[in-house]
Amino acid sequence: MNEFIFDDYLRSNVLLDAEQRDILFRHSLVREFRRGEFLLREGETCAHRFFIERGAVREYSIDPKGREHLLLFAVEGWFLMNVEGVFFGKPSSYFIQAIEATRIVLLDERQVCRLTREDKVFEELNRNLLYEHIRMLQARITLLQAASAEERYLDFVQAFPEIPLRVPQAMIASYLGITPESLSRIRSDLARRNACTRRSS
Amino acid sequence: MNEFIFDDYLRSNVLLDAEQRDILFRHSLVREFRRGEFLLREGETCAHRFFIERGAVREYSIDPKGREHLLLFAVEGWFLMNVEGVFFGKPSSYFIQAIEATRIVLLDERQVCRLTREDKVFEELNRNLLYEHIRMLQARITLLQAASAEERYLDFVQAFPEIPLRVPQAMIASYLGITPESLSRIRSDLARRNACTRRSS
DNA sequence: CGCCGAGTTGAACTGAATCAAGAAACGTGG
DNA sequence: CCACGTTTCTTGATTCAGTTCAACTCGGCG
Repeated sequence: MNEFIFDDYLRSNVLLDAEQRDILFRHSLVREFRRGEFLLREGETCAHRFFIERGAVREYSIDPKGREHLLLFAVEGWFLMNVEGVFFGKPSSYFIQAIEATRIVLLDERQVCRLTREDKVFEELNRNLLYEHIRMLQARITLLQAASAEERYLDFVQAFPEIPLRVPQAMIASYLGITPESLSRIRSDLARRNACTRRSS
Repeated sequence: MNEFIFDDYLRSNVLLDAEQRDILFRHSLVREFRRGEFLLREGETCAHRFFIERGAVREYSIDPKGREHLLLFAVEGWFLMNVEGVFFGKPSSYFIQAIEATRIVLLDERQVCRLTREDKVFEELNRNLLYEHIRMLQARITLLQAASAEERYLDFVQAFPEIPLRVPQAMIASYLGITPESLSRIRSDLARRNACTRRSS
């Protein structure tokens, strides 16, 4: 298992002892997804957590008019799950799809639950995942309520600088709630302005 | 306690027995808030749940530029809490303020926790509160991403028909992420169109 | 080589913001 | 209970950010 960055993650973030890591590994599963493949579809109930070893995924919904609305991105080294399924055992209203060829470590929620009950540290980590999700949602609402498209884009690249470099712009536009054309213009504006300030400084 | 609608609520929704209701009542506190008073301020950690007996409140944040962003409304008969404080024991990033003269039943979170641990039904109710909060947040993001101001307003009045009748329009505008002037125009447009369709039908 | 999807650019259009003025509603004190 | 000032809401004129639609460019890939 040592070739996995999941192992690194656990060693550096979660402070489990060797035995606990071992339990987790024995109950985890590695799966490969090709570009465009679905980790989860709307309506399915998913009691698995995903740890991304390699690649990138998105979670998005489709409204009655067939338009896609992007809820979040995740890349290697991140945990990801459908909160509805994992925390509440309810069917997902979202799709989770691989944006690139992606390797996922799947953790069975029952095992995670057991660890959570037994270990205070793990309980804390679990709680924090949900907390951070809620914080992210609330911050996003505030941003969408009042910030301009450019401000939202700047906020996004600051929070996740690596993501704009690898996922299609159209998806970022969807995340930001603007059209791909607008995002293209915002980016070229910023590039032009950056060029100016660099020259003058 | 029978004069309280909180009692009605518990009888009809939660299926607690008389003894459980009694425990809950003994550990609850009734407080009155005047218009504009704060139930909770940013930075405070609040481990209480609020049940609104009478009146209306809002939960909102203030950004670095001093602008208010409305997260939610609640009126009598509703539960309300700061999720950050109640579920995670973290300080609030929001203010909760009475919009009208308001009577609140305060439930100590420790008592709620005890009930939650002891009673499967209560655990379920608790879980659902958090679930519905997350659903609301996610639905709101989708709406803000792609729906026009008018669509957002229509969605809002459909979901909460009683609220627009009693809270200031400026607050609804803030909730929807538009200016008060725009909301005024949207409403008069809709009224005009409704008048037409009614006449012609 | 030619196709295809992704990104860019332009021009016209539109929804919503802004700024400013006026009307209506509201609470408070006389 | 009315008169007052204050806040809230409406309406209009203008401006601006972002959409739409269409044409074009570019890089990858069969």
